[in-house]
Amino acid sequence: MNMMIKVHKVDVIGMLRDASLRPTRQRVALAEILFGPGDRHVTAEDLHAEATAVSVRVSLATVYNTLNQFTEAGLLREVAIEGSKTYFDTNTSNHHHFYLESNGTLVDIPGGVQVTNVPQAPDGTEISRIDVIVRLAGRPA
Amino acid sequence: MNMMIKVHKVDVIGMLRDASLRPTRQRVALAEILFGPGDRHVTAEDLHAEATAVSVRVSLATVYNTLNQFTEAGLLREVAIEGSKTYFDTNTSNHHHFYLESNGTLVDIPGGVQVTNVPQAPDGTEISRIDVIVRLAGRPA
DNA sequence: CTGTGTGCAAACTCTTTGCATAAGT
DNA sequence: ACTTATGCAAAGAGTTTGCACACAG
Repeated sequence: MNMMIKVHKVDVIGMLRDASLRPTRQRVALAEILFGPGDRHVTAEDLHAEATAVSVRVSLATVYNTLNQFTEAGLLREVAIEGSKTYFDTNTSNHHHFYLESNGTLVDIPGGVQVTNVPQAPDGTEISRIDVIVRLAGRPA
Repeated sequence: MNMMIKVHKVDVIGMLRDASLRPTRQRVALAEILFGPGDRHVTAEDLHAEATAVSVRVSLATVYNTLNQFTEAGLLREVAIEGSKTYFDTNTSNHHHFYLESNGTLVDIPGGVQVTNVPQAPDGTEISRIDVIVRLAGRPA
């Protein structure tokens, strides 16, 4: 009867096991930060800072390794943004993004953006994914 | 009567003057490489290599500076691709891209891709541009 | 125990910058 | 002449990697 008490708790350990990743202290902590709240968009430095803020000691190298491993395992997805930093998205389903140019923030676009009129993929290739970035100028209210 | 002889010659010098950029030897040469043929998608290293191949001596730093200046002047546009390198597109009009994952090549998508159902931009912001990247898996025929 | 993960520092890639020299107007 | 651009090498930012030590199973 208390299985629902920790409502937002995700079964991070099972998640890692399923991905054949040993549930180490660091990976569990990072996964909790990533997958605990709703959908998130983070850079390696973001995540490292957050971990540190919560007194989880992880090296930046491990954060990078972990993000890449999670991505390979399909738990995260990389978002194509120009510029130096790589963003990782905890929402791996089909969706698109707003990109706030003023502060470099990514936000999921609510609702179903439609992309139509895409020509046939060239011979020998097939569409693996379509990314849409709606860039926003100005500062959010 | 010979004003049309060099058919593909672009008035690179005028272009630079209009952008308040001194038509130096390097800038003219790079502009000719960029804007002579049809639409192109290059990285700094690509352009530097091409210049070198045509015996135009330019430093890589100048190539970077030039690409950035051209972009600021609106002659080029940066394309958002995840990964380390920055791509510049000589086509600054509204259009979208195929991205060949197998070799990192960008190609303009022919025809008018339509993006519909985009929600209102959040308060205080407005849409400055919409980028669509259609990622292709596999090797082109 | 055995093997995988972590941390650190060094290495790497791409890009930018400072400063003396060269070139455009 | 006066000013702006170039080249070089050094510095920066972000990311990856090699290797000794630590930890999970």
